[in-house]
Amino acid sequence: MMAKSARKYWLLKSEPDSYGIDDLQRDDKTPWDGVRNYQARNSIRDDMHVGDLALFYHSSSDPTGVAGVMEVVGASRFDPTALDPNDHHFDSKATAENPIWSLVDVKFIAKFPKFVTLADLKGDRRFEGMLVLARGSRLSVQPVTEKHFCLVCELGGWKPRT
DNA sequence: GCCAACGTTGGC
DNA sequence: GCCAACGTTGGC
Repeated sequence: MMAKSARKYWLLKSEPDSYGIDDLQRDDKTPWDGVRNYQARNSIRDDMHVGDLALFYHSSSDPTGVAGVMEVVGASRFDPTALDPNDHHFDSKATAENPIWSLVDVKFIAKFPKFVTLADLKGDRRFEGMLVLARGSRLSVQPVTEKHFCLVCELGGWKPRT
């Protein structure tokens, strides 16, 4: 009998000008495509599993911060946008045999009643050590501890079902 | 393997 | 729009 793997927690960045929490709420489910960084790709491909929860982080917006929560609902698979020459995320090095990049499908869970800004996180010592606060951190797919995940939800005025 | 040049990210 | 930080590329 395989031990059931523990749920993991993540933070996924997107620019709301291109795709934000409202878009996900409208679509209910979306492929999280376009990730073109190897470290982020490895997290998606190797460490994300159905049932994991992720904070939806709005980057390059005013203000930046966490807008809500989504759930991983599909196993990781190759990102087809890498093979599409008309797609903004086309990668000429990707082939059908080796598409290089991966994605997971995510589902809308909640939009926070209160948007949690980056400043909120910076101003709260309980978030010390969180990757998104590290200087120069650009990683668009980050692991988050359960403690930090729950605290962000709390600040957002939303309670995950247990 | 080093490292300069270049491109991108993302907060401000 | 600026620019610091970071990742990738390519010459050597």
